[in-house]
Amino acid sequence: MTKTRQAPKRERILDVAEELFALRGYDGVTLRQIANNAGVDVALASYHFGKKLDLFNAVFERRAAHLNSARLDALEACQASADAAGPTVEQIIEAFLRPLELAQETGDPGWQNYLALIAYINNSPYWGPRMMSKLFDGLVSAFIAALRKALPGARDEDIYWCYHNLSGALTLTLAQTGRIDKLSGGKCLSADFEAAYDHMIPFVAAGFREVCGRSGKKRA
Amino acid sequence: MTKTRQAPKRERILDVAEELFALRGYDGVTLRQIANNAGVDVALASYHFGKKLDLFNAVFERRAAHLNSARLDALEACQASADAAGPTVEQIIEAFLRPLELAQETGDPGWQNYLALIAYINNSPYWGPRMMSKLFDGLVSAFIAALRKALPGARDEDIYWCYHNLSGALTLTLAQTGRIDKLSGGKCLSADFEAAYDHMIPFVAAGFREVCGRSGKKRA
DNA sequence: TTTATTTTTCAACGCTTGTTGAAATAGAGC
DNA sequence: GCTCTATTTCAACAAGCGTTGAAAAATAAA
Repeated sequence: MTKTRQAPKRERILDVAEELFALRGYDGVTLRQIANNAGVDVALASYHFGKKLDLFNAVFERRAAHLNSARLDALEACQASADAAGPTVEQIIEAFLRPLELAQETGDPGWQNYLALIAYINNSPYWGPRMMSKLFDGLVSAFIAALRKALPGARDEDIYWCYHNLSGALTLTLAQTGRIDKLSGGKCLSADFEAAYDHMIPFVAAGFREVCGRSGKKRA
Repeated sequence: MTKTRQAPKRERILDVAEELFALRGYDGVTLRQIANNAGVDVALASYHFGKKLDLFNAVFERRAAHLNSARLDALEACQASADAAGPTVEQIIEAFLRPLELAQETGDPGWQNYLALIAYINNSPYWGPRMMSKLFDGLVSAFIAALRKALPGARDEDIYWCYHNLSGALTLTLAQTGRIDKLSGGKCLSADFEAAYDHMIPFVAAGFREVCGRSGKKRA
């Protein structure tokens, strides 16, 4: 089974699908729009991926493993460099968010579209339940466990609500709607992930500590 | 021009459109689906509202004024009952969020669908820019001004990023994806707006104070 | 009841959709 | 060169789309 031959247009289809699905959603994009923007015949998408829904899933699967291992690596790294009490809340949130920035810094604009697409499904009552668990449940469980250790005595219920707030703030950031640009008169930019996380990390860490009890206080 | 005659099916179309658009998005719903679920002929939607996009806009306009004045009233009420220094961050956030809960408590499930629909457009790079400003810019400006006064010395940039985090947490709550239900094993429920705001208010207020400086400290 | 107006349905239009089978093209191994 | 397989295009399909004009039904006014 020779694997040498590769299909360059196959990747172009994935790139364009990623971009358009992120902007308009699954139903807002036609296979012909994808094919035209990729400079390819309509039938080629069906040849490579099957049904439209299979193409949608293929877009997610292309980068999922890479993204998840980058974030898990960051968590393990901050756990390895911590003392016996484990990493602080800030350090855990940092490990949760910063790899997303690195993905953008590769210069591949596809990563930005991919993250916007994840924001789309996470906020969707239709797609969320059938896609988020499959993609991220393992990752989220690992971070929740770390947070639980960093916040001794906290009630599980409180931790999950706080994680929900974190997930929402992150989701709106990834969606890149440009709303904060207009509201702030250009002082803040949706595309500036670094600034977003610089503000989100202390914001979220303070929220966790406030809601989950003072026991998880900031350490030096 | 007699206005006495009313069209009962017109409201049913709006109700069903609200529900289906919130679940599947603008492009994920057909006029025939809306008509069938409303027990009505397809052409009736065009008769009452014109194009599909006009129906979409009509759904938003039906409840927009009611919602905005409820939230503005809450802001003015907490400002009226405050001392010269103005309301605290908690009180402002409370005025921003609690009216959304009241809307749900009317028992009209349409409000829940409406709020989920707002979450959909706020998170959408396509719909957000062309709809959110028109609906909520005035309201948001009033709350930002109140927060600025409650956080003296804070940089505008920081306030906007904090508001962005609040907006994201709220948006994911309104979207009602049910993800927190599954993650928490049933300990937390997406439909429980009261619990969501009970956790969101102290979480967000602590975040604002952490990021926007200690000057806006909690007051008795 | 008759008339006038609004509401609702019926029937159909031109167009786009996702999908498919067959034909054409291209590249690797011989 | 030829052969085989993977890739890509071509052409067309049945189904569903938003939209519309005219007919029918319902309601209000007279």
